Order: sequence, then structure tokens, then C-alpha cells
Amino acid sequence: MHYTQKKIESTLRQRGYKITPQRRSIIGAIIGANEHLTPTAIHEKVHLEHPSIGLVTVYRTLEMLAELGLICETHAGGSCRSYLMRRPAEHHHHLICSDCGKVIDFTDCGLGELERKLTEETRFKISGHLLEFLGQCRECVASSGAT
Amino acid sequence: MHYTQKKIESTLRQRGYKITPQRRSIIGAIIGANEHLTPTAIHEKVHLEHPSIGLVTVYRTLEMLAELGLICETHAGGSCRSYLMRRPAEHHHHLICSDCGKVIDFTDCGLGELERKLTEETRFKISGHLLEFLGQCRECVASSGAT
DNA sequence: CTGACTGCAAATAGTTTGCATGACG
DNA sequence: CGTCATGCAAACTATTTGCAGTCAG
Repeated sequence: MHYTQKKIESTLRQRGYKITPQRRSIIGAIIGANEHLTPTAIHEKVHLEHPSIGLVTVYRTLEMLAELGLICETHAGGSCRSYLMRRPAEHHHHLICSDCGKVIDFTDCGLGELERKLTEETRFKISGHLLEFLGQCRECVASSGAT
Repeated sequence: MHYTQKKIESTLRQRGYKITPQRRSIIGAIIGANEHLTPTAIHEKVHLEHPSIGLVTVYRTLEMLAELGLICETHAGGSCRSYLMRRPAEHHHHLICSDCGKVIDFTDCGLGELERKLTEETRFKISGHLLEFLGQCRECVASSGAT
């Protein structure tokens, strides 16, 4: 459903980027996680295996991956700047658990109609939209109810 | 359509907050603007009339207003943390011009159905959503076309 | 080999906190 | 008057940049 490590590496190579162990490790960390990761969180993860990796490299790699469209930012919660592996399909949105950070993707947002209506009413040339649902996932509902 | 200065001040008073010239000025700046304002931008605006106002006060006032639900954050573009006067009606969304920053509110997002469907499929307890449309307003389309 | 990549340290930007002074109610 | 608000400076956090050494291709 998401990009694989291999697929991403070949994309990098095609675009003229080099494959380094650091980048491998960072990509692996993002793929492995099913939730938002802040740059710092990613750094902590990769730091376990490769203690020499600097936070700066994480920032630079994230910037590169985002530019290639391989990861995307989310805006949930207060703080910004958390990243997630992107599904190959372009248009999608997130449903995010505010407790555990789990993310569920969905594509069918049904906003085409609304977009058309807004375009008509406002004469805006609409280029896109940001949509995220927030809530508690089943497990977190259960465990918070049990508490 | 939006809160008036008077209305906001009476809300503050009711909640036990004091009305100071600084707060008046900051509120006025936000009301006066029809676009997103970052804390820094607000500070610059009020600084013109009241050069003594510190950025810190802007931050503290924004925090207070946000807590009272009188302003809301937007997440458009890259940087976060920009504020906008909130409409009295609770649930609404923004259509934002990426060129000039103009913001148009709309309430009818028609996401109830989608929310129901997602709830059913994922068993999430959905608490809300974030929706923003991005595009160019009519004026900016015209002027960029003219260029 | 060579240019791209990395890590370090320092610079920068954005935001928060501590504290003494000042002003609203 | 007492308390809350302000402004300053300093502390913090997050992010970016400059540079010399290193490594993938």
C-alpha cells in the first residue's frame, strides 16, 4: 500500500540522489512507523542503529523526500512538521488518532462538489485542499473507557 | 459577520480579563485584517501605533484569545501559527488565497456523511476535522494573468 | 576521482519564562 | 489598593547554514 524501501531508493537514484546508509536508515524508520514522526523522533529512531547520524542529516533527507513527493506533512495537533510515508496514489487524506498517533488514509473525500460550488460562488481558482479528521481510534477509545 | 471589538471586549471582561490599551490594539489589528496574521505580523501592525508594545504581549494576548475561542489558527501554507478572527458561528472552514492571503469562510462542508462512513469503517471516535481550501482569488488570478 | 553527502558547530528564527514595574477595576 | 498585565532580558526549542572531511558512483 505504501512505497517500499526499494521503490524509494530507485526513485532517488533516478533523480540523481545517492543512496547512503544514513538515507536508507531514515527511510526505513519512516516506513516502519505507522504514525506521524517529527524530525526529532525520526532522529531518535535512527540514532539507535546508527549513533553517528546527525539531526541535520535527518532534516536534509526529509526535505529531499518531501520534494520528491515521497513523504507528506501532516498538520494535526498543535505542532506542525511531522512526516508520514505517502501512498503512491496522489490525492488522499488522513484520519488521525489524537491519542496514539495512528494514521489511517482515505482517498474518497467527496469534496469535488463542494469545490465546484465554492469556485462558482467565490470565483477562486481552487488548487487543492487540506483535510484531516481527528479522533480516537478503537483501541484508544477502549483503553480510555477502561481506565 | 465577525465579532466586533465591543463584543470581544465584553467577553474578556466577563471572563475576568482586563481591558488594556495593548489588548485593544491587538484585537483591532486582527479584526482589521482580512487575512492570516502571524504573531510577528500582528506585532508589526500594533507597533506602528503603540511602539512600546512587546512581541511577548502579542503572544500572550493571542493565547488568551485562542483559549476563549475568539480567534482560530489556520494551517495553510508552510508555516503554522497564523491567526484569524473567528466567526461567532462555531463550525466553519477557510478558503485561502495563496497569493494575497485573503480568507473566505464557509460553513457548509458537507462532511457529515463522510464522517459517518469513516466512523463505521474504522471505528474511530471522530472528534473533528480540519479543512482548508487553497487557491487564488479572483483578483490574483486576474493580476497574475495580466502579468 | 569528483561532486554530492555528512557531521559538527554556530547562526537564525520562533516561542516561552522569570521578574520587577506599572495600570485596570 | 491588590491583582493582573506588561516589557525586558534571558532561556529554550526548532530549524538552517557554513565548512572541511568522507564516501558513493
